[in-house]
Amino acid sequence: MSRRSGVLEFAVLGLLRESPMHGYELRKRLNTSLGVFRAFSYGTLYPCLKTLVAQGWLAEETTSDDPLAAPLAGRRAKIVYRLTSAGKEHFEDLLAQSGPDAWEDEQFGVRFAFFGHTERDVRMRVLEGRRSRLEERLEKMRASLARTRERLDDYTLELQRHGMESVEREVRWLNELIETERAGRGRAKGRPADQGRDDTNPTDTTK
Amino acid sequence: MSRRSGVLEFAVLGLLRESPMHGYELRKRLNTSLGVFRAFSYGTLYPCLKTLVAQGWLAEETTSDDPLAAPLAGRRAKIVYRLTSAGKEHFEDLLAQSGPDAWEDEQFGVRFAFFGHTERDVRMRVLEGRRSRLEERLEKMRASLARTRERLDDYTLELQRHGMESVEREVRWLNELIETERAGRGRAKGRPADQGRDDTNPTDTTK
DNA sequence: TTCGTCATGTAATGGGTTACATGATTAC
DNA sequence: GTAATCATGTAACCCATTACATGACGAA
Repeated sequence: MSRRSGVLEFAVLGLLRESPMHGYELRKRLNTSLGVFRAFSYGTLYPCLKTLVAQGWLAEETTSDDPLAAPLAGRRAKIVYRLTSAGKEHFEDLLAQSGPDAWEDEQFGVRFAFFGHTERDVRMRVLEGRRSRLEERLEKMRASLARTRERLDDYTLELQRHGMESVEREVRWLNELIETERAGRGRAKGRPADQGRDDTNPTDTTK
Repeated sequence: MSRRSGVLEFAVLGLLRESPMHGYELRKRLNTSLGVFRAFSYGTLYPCLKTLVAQGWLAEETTSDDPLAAPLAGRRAKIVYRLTSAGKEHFEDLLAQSGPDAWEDEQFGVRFAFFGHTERDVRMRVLEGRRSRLEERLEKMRASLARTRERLDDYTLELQRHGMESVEREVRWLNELIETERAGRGRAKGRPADQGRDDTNPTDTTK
């Protein structure tokens, strides 16, 4: 009932926004389409889909609903999940959030992956929030390094250095992105700012 | 009984190797001393310490054991944990492992942090294993990118690109480290290559 | 016909956090 | 004396994985 998995829920909703899919395919897309994204196991994915259906955000469609498919009774159906209009609405709500959660490591990646469907000002807030989050982290690392430097051996030091450099690198990346956004060259799916909520889905579902 | 948390256990053992500590202090060191290391909550740490004691790898010492401290009965004691000789032995065993687990994201960081106590050939295997793990990952990313490139919007593409670049960067880092090790300039705690397993420990344990 | 991959699910378990409860010690 | 921080612990819960069980479908 309270299976509220955050990232997974968000990612599923977002992927199904593009076109209906069944669970198995969904899982593959979680690895690939979405940046460097973790692979959830089926033990996580399927129960999650069930609760999303229960919430009214997804609708199941078994292949037997398809008039072209052989009407075999008792045959285990392949279940295609489709985003309902309530689900679409819910996804837009999630998409509009730009608060602290959205700058955490896990959330941020998924959020970014769906920037193509996100309003420009929200994108900016998420990007800037993420950056300040990383800068805080950097501050803490620097402070703790200053305190403990002489007590640490070379390997620990090297690890620390490399870690900080990674974070610094991400900050620079964010700076560039923010710059691009500010210059108005945000790249949202071909068309610049307009994102019509088309209910006619373009991809072939029945195949 | 089966509270076998892997990383945490390893990190605790390693930190206590240097000097005895109590839980609270231990937790702080997990954030700082060990590279960019995650902070475990007390709800994880304290139970873990208990099981390590039960295993015979740690020994508890309450401050009331200290003859200088006031002998107040019933007073909640500050518990200092000390690595037993069995614990030290167990840690050496863990340290000697260089199998697949050691090249996973989580494990690798801690392993590296304790390279100062690790044999050179083990260091090499861990470093090389990690590198090949990352190269596999890179291969997969490249393949999936090649398959799906045209279907992805600019943001997703950018995320993917940045992710791959991060991994590539870590590979280059590993290359340098491996080079250094191969050149014999492994930097284990001051002295270059020699690391006799001295049982006379140099850090003051009794303090 | 057998093997690999597609496809869906569940029960047990694991590893961790949160929130809570308690109390000592230090700085102001 | 009171607030912050040091210090230790527990119970309830959460999120996800593992191992298992089932079965369809296509290719060799």
